[in-house]
Amino acid sequence: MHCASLLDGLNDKQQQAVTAPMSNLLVLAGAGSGKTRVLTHRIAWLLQEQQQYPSQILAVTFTNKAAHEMRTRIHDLIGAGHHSMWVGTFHSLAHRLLRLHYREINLPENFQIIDSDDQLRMIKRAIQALNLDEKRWAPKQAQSYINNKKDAGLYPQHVETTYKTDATWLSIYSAYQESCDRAGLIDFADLLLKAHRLWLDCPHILEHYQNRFKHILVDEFQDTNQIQYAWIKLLAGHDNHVMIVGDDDQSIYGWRGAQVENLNHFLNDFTGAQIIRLEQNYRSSAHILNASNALIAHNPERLGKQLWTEVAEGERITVYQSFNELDEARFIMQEIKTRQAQGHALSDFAILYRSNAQSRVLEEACMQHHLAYRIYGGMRFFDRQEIKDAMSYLRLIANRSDDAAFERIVNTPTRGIGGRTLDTIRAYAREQGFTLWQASVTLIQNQSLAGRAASAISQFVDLIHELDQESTELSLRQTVELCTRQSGLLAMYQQEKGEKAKSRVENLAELVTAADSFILPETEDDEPLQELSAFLAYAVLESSERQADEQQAAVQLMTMHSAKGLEFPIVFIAGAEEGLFPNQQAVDMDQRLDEERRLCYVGMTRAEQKLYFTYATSRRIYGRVHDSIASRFIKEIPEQHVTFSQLKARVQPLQSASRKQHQMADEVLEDGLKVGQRVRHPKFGPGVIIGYEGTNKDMRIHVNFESNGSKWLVQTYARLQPI
DNA sequence: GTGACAGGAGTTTTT
DNA sequence: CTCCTGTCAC
Repeated sequence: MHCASLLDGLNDKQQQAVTAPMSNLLVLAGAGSGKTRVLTHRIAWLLQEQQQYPSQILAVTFTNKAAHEMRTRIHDLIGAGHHSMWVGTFHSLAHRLLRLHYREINLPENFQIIDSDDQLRMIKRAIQALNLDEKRWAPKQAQSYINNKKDAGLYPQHVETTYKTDATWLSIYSAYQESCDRAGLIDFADLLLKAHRLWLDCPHILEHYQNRFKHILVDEFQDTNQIQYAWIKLLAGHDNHVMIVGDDDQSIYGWRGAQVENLNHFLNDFTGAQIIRLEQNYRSSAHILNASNALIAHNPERLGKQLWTEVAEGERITVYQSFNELDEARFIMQEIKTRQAQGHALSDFAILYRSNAQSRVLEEACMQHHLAYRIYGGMRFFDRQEIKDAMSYLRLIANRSDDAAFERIVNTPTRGIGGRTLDTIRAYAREQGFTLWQASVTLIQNQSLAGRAASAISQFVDLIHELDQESTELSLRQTVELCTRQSGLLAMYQQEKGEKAKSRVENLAELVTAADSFILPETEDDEPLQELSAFLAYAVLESSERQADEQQAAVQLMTMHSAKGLEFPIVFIAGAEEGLFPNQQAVDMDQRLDEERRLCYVGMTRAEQKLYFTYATSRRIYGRVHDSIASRFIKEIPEQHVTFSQLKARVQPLQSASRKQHQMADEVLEDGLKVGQRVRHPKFGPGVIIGYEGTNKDMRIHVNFESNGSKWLVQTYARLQPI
């Protein structure tokens, strides 16, 4: 074939996917099977071999990281000259559409996007405005009600209610939506919904894009929700070509609206849709891969896929039963140190867990053992309080109607605007259908406020005016500096004492740097964004410098959800216990158990060379001690791939003979002593055995004493009595 | 307007 | 158990 260079290094199935006829295609891509490669090569193939134009291509991802990576790799393949191609996340593409067509959908030109935090605040206000009890009508619950409806494509007027309670939720939804509309604010779900509405309501616009985007490519299709599916389907029309890439076995976001069924829907709804399976795995050793295959085979209703590898068998999976979460952490540290001594870099290790609460003990263990670590999934930069404060000043400059921003900073730093004054403003705004800004200005003009309140509000209004006027002459960086200084925000945090305040001041300085290095993205759009608006959108939509990428010289700690898409030489899956993983609430809702298993599959398939499962028979959660047994997922892995162990020193001797490996858990040390056993020491009093090392005469026992802390004792001299 | 204190929530997360 | 929010008294 003359396009050899493009197909070089691709396996048969990958080549088949890349060069498939221009039609609808589902690429069922297993973990580590090179799906991004296939996607980018397909695009290159369309451009180079099929003479398609970049402008005819739309590529959609879920995360900015994935979108960015795709752009980079396309660039590497075909060089520059593809900026007319649309590559982005569902949300950023929707945003782009709304920027271009705000008139048709009755949006103000300066509309802004709000994040879930702002959304929740707005919902709270709406509930208060309706005089509803916040305990009965919890804002969080309202938020998921609203987002569920939006994900299903429904605005308040489209929702049909059958029950009284539904009617109240709906009224909250309506009130919230009105306040958003009035303020020119759009939440995440609404970006998609409005982009969808735009096409439904304006057929000529839809037609334009249908004519343009002959080739639509969607990554991680198992994560699409209803509205995203509908959006793609509309755009595809009758004769555009849609290539979707996904893996039903890695669908782990059902709880936030993702519908795995969309993979099946695709096969039914898109004419002539074929499936190509990418089943060769380039990541994991055979033990890990076969174990993963066996685990996921327990799920019913799969599209079906059997990964295989040419990589050697490798080490078995180690399952470690620990006495408690401290012992678990200790074991992991010990293993890391041993393997580190054998030449592994710290960044080779990842510790994965089900819930963030587990990270603490592991973090403390890392500190104790002087191992550098990095925890993923903390607060993002643009989510920080001080940053959101500063950004709110920018938001009000860009859009006076932004009630969320107004609420946030009208009295931050404090300028004598108390709850009473604000209530007056809110009530007046509600009465008149005004935004808070309009209400404030009108109330001042009418002189309807008490003297002190009036002057405080005027001061605020003037401040925003000043900032707006002065900033017209300034760069983005200077505008940010001006806002933080002139508003008194910087001074406020400088005055505060403590580490927290110090880092807040640093973060504000960091924000200035972020503004300085912000580059207005180049597009072919005829209505380019203003720099400030673009920066605001960037902050809320694209600031996810959070996903693990730059491999620091540190152990990586993260949830299994955040580990999706990543790979590590050595992986620990901690807390593999019934109730924790699979999570109890997931077990209770039957359909969710499959998703837990997929999550386990995702976790396992992150590992290249070595995989560990650890579980604790006793774990302290929220101050309560829970006893638990090994996760069913461990039992679903065939024994030939597993080595069971309690403590490293005992692994070898116990593997021998015909002994059933599962019985390791209650292995007796000597004299009726075993891990977990309560014992009494003549000097240290009562305690519990949490571990041991060595054998026979050399055996040392680790005991956690109730009043004397934990100690290592030589078995021969310890004179421990079981109690 | 601040600080102290009680009360409640506490899978998973991106945009 | 811990963190965050909301309320109350000064």
